[in-house]
Amino acid sequence: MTSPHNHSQGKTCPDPAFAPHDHSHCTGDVLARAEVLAADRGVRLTPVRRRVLEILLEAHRALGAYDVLQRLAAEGFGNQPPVAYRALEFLVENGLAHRIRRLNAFMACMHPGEDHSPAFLICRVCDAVAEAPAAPVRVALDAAAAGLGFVIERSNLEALGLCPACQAGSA
Amino acid sequence: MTSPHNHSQGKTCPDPAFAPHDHSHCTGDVLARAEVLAADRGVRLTPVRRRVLEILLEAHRALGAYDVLQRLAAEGFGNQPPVAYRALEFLVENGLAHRIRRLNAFMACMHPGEDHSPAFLICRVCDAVAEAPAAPVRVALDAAAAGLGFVIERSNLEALGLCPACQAGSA
DNA sequence: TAGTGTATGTTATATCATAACGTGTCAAGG
DNA sequence: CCTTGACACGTTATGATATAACATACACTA
Repeated sequence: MTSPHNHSQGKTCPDPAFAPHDHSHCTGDVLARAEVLAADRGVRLTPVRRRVLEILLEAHRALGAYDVLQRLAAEGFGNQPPVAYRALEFLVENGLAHRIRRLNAFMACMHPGEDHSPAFLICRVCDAVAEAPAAPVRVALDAAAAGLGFVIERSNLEALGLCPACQAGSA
Repeated sequence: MTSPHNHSQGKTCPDPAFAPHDHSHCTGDVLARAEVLAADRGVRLTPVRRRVLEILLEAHRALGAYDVLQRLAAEGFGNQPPVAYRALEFLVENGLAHRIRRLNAFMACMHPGEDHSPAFLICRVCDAVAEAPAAPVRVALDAAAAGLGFVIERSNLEALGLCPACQAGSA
């Protein structure tokens, strides 16, 4: 996970995790885990759904539903919004992707299966999105909710700011 | 129709904060503090902006931009979307209202001026929204971000679940 | 009063999302 | 085998949310 972010050449690409890593490895890894997860849960990772997940993984950043749709259409899948939205909804429901509401966009989950309710760090300059470990955040949030008698089922934790790279650039 | 939401008789209303309180009092109080805040910041709480804030306070729940627009139009203000969006943006920028992205809606801030970056607890049954104190949440989130070298400027913390009243109803 | 900055109003359009219905696929049970 | 039912996918149509761009009005001040 901490090996260089290597896309077959030594070239680096904008990295949503703000930390170099082997992208091709994590992509394949995630796909494999997605297959297993789907089987475990008794749901079907159909061609469209799988392809959407691949698209998100390849993009390695948050994509709008229509961005995804365009790519699907170019490959012979349906070219109407519900095609993309349904696949994306499936992925989100099954923990394989996340919806970033601030961006009206979706991105692949980098840690499927691990019970995590991540926080998202969104760079306002480059739009990169990182999944930050948020277990302590969840604990604090649950406590705050409990104080009001509220029971949390799902949450969206999104923060806007500057990623390390863009902090340097904006000095 | 836009009659003051008068709870001066001790009557309770569906309360987004999940805790009974004197609504007329907090509404007036918030408006007064908004005036002061605007003056302090050197920004203008114009009629439209003030009226939008009142509308949000009276509704006492999250309203969509078009809901707000409808009420504005009915009172002789402009009836085109930018009128509502601009006023709402102003209120959000100046800490007088919050945007609830999960609901594509806005609600008045109940604690303007106090430096708070609240978490929102959204009931999936009745759509009530509570502002939960989130200082510890912020601390945890800042720590998580710091670990990735990310600097948080703003954040949206939204949780979906069941409010106390709806927990009872769904048993 | 003319000039400047800001706010508002208006037109038009962009962007995001879903309802509703028809068709295809496939596996389980008759 | 062949029906049936569940599910996924494709398509049409529309709904809901949001902003760009420009015109007008207002408030201040020099």
